[in-house]
Amino acid sequence: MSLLTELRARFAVSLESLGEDPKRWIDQVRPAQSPEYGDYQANLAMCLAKRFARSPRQLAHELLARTELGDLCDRLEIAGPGFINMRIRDEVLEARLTQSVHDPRLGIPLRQQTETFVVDYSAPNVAKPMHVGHIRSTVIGDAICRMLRFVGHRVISDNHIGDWGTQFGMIIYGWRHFADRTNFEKDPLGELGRLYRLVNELAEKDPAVAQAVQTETAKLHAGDPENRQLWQQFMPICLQEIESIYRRLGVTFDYTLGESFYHDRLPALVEDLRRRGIAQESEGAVCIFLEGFKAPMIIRKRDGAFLYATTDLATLIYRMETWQPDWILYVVDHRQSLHFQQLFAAARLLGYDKVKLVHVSFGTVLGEDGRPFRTRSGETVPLEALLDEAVARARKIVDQNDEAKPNGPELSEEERARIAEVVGIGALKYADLSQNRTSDYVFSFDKMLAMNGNTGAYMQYAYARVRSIFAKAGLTPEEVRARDGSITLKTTVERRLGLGILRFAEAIDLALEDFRPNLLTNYLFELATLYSTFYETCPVLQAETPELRQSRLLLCDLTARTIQKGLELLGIGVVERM
RNA sequence: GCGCCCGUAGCUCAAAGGAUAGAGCAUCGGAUUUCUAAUCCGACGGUUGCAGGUUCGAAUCCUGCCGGGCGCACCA
Repeated sequence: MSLLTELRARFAVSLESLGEDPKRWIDQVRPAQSPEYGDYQANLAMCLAKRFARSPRQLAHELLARTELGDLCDRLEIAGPGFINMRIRDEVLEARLTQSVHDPRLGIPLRQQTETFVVDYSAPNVAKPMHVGHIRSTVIGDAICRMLRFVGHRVISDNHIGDWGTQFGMIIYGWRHFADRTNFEKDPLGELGRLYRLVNELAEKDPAVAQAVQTETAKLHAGDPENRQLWQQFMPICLQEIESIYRRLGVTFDYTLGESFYHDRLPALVEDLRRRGIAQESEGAVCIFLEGFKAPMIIRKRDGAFLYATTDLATLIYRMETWQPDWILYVVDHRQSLHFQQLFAAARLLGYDKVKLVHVSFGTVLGEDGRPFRTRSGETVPLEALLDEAVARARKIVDQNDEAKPNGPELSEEERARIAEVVGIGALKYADLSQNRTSDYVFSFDKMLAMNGNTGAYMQYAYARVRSIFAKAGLTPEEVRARDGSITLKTTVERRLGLGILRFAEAIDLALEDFRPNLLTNYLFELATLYSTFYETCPVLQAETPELRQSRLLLCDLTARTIQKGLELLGIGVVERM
């Protein structure tokens, strides 16, 4: 149990004995606002004073008298209006840290109640190049899945790709009129991308082309053999493209059930909803009228075609029937919030009232000009090029750094390339994850790829420094862990680092509470900063005594493992040297 | 017109109704014979858009206003 959970459990007992519901108040026990107040604080007295007709300070005294804390804390103070400030005993910190040394989970408990989560993220439209706009959903969704799994939940990640839309009409039209077969033989993906961009541009200028594209799309949907055959031919190429990007990003999915997977189910779904009286015909379209919404949710157009909403409804039903999830998370752009409100309302109308449906929304990716990246202008930076640029910039820094080493360069070409890949991709992901997801994201190469400050590289560097100490000592972490010896928190700096390590669990809990990976990055940055300070002020290999040297080695090892695991939960790797 | 989101240091952003609103970048000053200087230490920088309200306590909740973004019947 984490320190915070433990403290809360203690206060919960006293709250209950006072006849209060602990659940309602217990989050008032929390980490201290500032180290000068102690390690943790309880703000309960101020909240409850009125209910007990006491002064907050008086109630704080009563709470303290009722709460068993002596074994955990050695300093308990009532401060200001009635804050209870708590300082954890050094022995407790030391014992827990020493215990974590041999725990692969670093003291992070598995959830007692595990639930099933379906997580819907990434969802690119295939057949057009992935661009920077796809990165947020992919990276945030992946991080959420990793965190949920780590604490023990059952997670089903499902990439609901757009593989049945107008973009195929464009490619089919392009194939018929402008295909370069020779180029297609050599570079199928490049040729399809070229056709997409070409037709997209033409369709914007020429309504006749736009109409023709619609016709091709409709033919595909209606089962036209030739268009179906082309679709069959193009799909593997499209999938290959997104696969290669996912591989590079280290992102995986349990399922990739795109729009085409649900296509056959849509007519029956609409009929069923009509029979049940959930959907009605209006102005030729089939609609679900939802209370509290001005516009209905249209599930079949006047011309008989189905829509995004129809597919999403079919998808939701399939997921409910197949996996019986407790949660479905949709990691999607905030611009679609109205759509999801309607979808969720419709789901409740269908009787799915227990499942928790959450639109994990995020801000738009903006260009330097403050305008959203366009998906149809053809002017956007392809994601692949973006990754290359990130890695190339990282490579420059790796080269620079290695060549400046006092005893000359240490890294081989292969190592440099591998480090640049991990650092470059990590920087890109970190820049995204470290922002509150609800904010708009102003994309900037310089900002994303900066290697200073609150960046992925800063944490990777802290990790590499730990590993360097071990390399210098000629020791593996396993050897150090296997030795006798425990962790002693001799100085304030060590104590802060130790406490920081033990707070990992809190950070994960917090990040999962509202599906906000940036709360985990905040924690990791703090931890890496604590380590840097430790690194400056506490000699490890030259420590005064062998016991202290061992203790500090263990502390270094725990820090490195915490950073490594934390970054891993964000989908970011580490390197031994950089 | 209606709805949702946002407005915090020069810039990019944090902050769980709690104490003196924090980081990074930038700027300025300092630290390297000692485990990686991709580092550390320090300084400067704020009427949290404005005005009310609720509360022991508001960047956070409520109301109004100002400014910005997004979305609102047959795109996804």
